[in-house]
Amino acid sequence: MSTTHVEPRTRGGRTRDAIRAAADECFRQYGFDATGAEIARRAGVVEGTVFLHYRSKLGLLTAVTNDFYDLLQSEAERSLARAGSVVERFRLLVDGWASRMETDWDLINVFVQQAQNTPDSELAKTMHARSRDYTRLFVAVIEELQADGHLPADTPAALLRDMVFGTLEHTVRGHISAGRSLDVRATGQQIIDLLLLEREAAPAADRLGAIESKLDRLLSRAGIEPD
Amino acid sequence: MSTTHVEPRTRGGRTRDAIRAAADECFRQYGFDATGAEIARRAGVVEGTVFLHYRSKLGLLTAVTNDFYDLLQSEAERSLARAGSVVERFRLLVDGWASRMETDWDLINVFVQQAQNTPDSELAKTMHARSRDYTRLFVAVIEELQADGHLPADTPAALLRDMVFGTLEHTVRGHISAGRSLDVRATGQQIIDLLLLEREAAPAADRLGAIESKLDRLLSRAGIEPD
Amino acid sequence: MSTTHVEPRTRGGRTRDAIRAAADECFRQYGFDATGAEIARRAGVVEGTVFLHYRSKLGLLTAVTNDFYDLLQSEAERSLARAGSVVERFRLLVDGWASRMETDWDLINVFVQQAQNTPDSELAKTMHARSRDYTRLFVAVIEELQADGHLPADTPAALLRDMVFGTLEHTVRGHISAGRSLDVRATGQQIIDLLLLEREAAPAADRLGAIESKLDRLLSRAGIEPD
Amino acid sequence: MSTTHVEPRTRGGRTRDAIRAAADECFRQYGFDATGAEIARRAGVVEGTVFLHYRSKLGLLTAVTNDFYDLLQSEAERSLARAGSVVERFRLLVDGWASRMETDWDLINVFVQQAQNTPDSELAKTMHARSRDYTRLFVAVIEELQADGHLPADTPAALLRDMVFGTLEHTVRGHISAGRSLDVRATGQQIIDLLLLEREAAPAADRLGAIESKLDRLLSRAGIEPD
DNA sequence: AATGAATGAGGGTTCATTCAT
DNA sequence: CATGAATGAACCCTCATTCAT
Repeated sequence: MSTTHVEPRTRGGRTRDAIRAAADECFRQYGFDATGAEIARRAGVVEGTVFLHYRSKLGLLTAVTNDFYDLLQSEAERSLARAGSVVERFRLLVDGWASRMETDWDLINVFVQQAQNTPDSELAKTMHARSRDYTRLFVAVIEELQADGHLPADTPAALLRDMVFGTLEHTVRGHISAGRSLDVRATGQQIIDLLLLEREAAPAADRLGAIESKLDRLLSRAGIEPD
Repeated sequence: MSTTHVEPRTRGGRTRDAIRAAADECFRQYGFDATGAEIARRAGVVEGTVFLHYRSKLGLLTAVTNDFYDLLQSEAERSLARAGSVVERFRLLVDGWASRMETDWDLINVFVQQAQNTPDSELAKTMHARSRDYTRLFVAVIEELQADGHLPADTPAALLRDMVFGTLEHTVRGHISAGRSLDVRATGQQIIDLLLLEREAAPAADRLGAIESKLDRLLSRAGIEPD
Repeated sequence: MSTTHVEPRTRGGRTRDAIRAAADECFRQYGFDATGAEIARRAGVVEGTVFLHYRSKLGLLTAVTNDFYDLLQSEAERSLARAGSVVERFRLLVDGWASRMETDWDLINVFVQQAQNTPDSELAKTMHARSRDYTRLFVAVIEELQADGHLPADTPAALLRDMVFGTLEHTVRGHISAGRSLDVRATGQQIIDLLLLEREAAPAADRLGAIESKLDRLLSRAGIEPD
Repeated sequence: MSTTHVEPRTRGGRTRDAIRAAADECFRQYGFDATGAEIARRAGVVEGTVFLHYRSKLGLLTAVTNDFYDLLQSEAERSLARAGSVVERFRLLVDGWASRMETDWDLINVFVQQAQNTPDSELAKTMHARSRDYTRLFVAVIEELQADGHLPADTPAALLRDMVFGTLEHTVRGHISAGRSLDVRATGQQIIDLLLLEREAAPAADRLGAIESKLDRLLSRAGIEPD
């Protein structure tokens, strides 16, 4: 559970926490529908109490979604703060998201779906804003990478960002619907490998290495110091 | 509207067509929660008649989904049949899907979501099977492209396929949720451009540079003017 | 299957037979409800055809019920025609009914229940009339038995009849609802044994015999010729 | 109305009572097909409220059935507690059931029928269990009567019990379907009279007749006018 | 005589939300 | 702040029956 927005002092605060925690659990397990009384039950309150604290079921999901993004954002910022090359920061960022997908895929699906179904809702607005804040971190790093020649500069950064998120999502969905399991984090790194311009060098490396060593021997034979 | 399975002769066939067409419309507009009454109204029949021809609402969606895939598949196969280079065939394939996304995004979302929510349903099975058949066309072309050196051979073809589909989906979703419009087909081609190896030429510069300098020294030792 | 009213000549007659036969089967298996299209299917016709020949589902059940009583009545009359003492005829009659219960319990329940639920229906009238005709055979024999001293003359014959039918029914229902099997015919004979006065006479007989012999002695002592 | 399980304190308890009372009424009038709307109307609540308190219509009938058996059982036990001979207790027991048949025949039919139609339902189990508890009281008394020589000891007590219940049921059903009224309680006592061995004294009319005539002769010989 | 199709009137049930206490 | 109860609008679906051909 990724609840972050803890408000411990007041009685109401504690109840709200419990409700959000319960809702988080239920949404993951049963989706947005077919949840009803179960949330209240797990929170140890009565159904009416839920609506005392959250205007509607959708409002409750919005709160849960905010909790999720709180955690996600703080994790990402912490990753970026850690010293490291641009490439390393990119890798950490993607790995953070891949980890969240592994843990929170079910929840993510719930609010993404629900936001799609109610495009004018508070939820949709919230999700859009939080998502933008989050992906901005990616875009910034991507732009750095483009400047450094690690990523193609002539492609919109937004597209590169979409490649990361989109490919991960699609791959996960495919594996789940086929009933297969998947190492999401590894896939994330694979995608990066594929995108980074360096990678294309790699395959030729052995060949070039072999050639170079032969030349070295040729040079030394000729009495010339290699390098 | 993408209804394909037209059965015009019999009265029942015509009614079924009308119902499927109406359902297609409604599902796009209201999602799966589209009321049975509305579907019937648009089809010009009574609500009971809908269930006379389709066992359940989910069954009706399954039929509509099949219609969609019928059209999609036939379009794709026609594209492939048209003579052209592998790369051209790849571009046509992706363009076909991008076009469908432009037209049928709402419908696609409905059956994808519903299949996720009922993983053991006939719909989920149908969708899975049809989807596999369709994406197989992509995988086959991708493998050709890998063999020809247009796409990296050391990356699983499935991952490359996921990059195409996933990136497109994510891009579209992002634009829609932001209320912006998007040229999906152009995006599709952009993705291809990004993936094709031709553009990657530059990279192994360092290594080749080293080799070149060694050769230069070798040449100069041989009394030959380098360059 | 106990269909009796066979009308073989015409095409319609044959269809009607098939429908009645199918209905008989279905009513036994599924009860009056939850039958719908199955009857038509088994009769090899279309649902509409059923209503071409029988005004309503209830009318169809009425026809099936009449078939049942046709057979029942003719069997009973044949039993009575067979020479034999009153007691033997009574036993045969009861045994006939017990046999029918063994074979047709499910069907009997259907039309009895349905007649109860629609007391003014054609079915209820039919069932009442046919049942009266049938049980009259029993009443007649019972009255004979009463006249002959085999059954108590001061009890209404109708009550004795009800004891036979009611006890059998209740016993069968009890065994079925408890999931136990039962030899209905044996139970029928047991009931008769219980009712027939002969069995009760025995105990008192000795006592009376003793008294009479004492009086005889008294009379003879008094010089009076006994009898 | 035979509702017994009154729970008056809480608001919910009162509502549940009202619903059960309304259901009881409706089931009697219209059978199990009584519409949920009507039940709610009579209970003074909205249709949804019914399902808030009882999971399903069948569950509601089960509750009503339990009410019925509660009353029935307590009445019977109270009867047995009243001092009296075995025969008197037997008569009271049968009279109690006969009274219930007079009052609750319609209701009894509803749950018996419904239990037959859904043999695996909670209702069927409930009814079976409660019925067994109730009839056990009869069997116990019957066995006492057998031990005391009031009932034939060589007949299974269960069969004697079935004779009481079955005959009553069949007699009532017959009278109702014929549109005639019936004094059920009197019939109950008549059945007892028929079964009790004492009554069997009468029949030996011939024998007693013979004795009487002999006594007459004896008397006349003694110079006394017979009668 | 028979078919295939359509009808239409409910029927039971769910569930987010509100209200009185 | 919390409860327990009640709401009411809808929704999916069934099935005996009728109609046009």
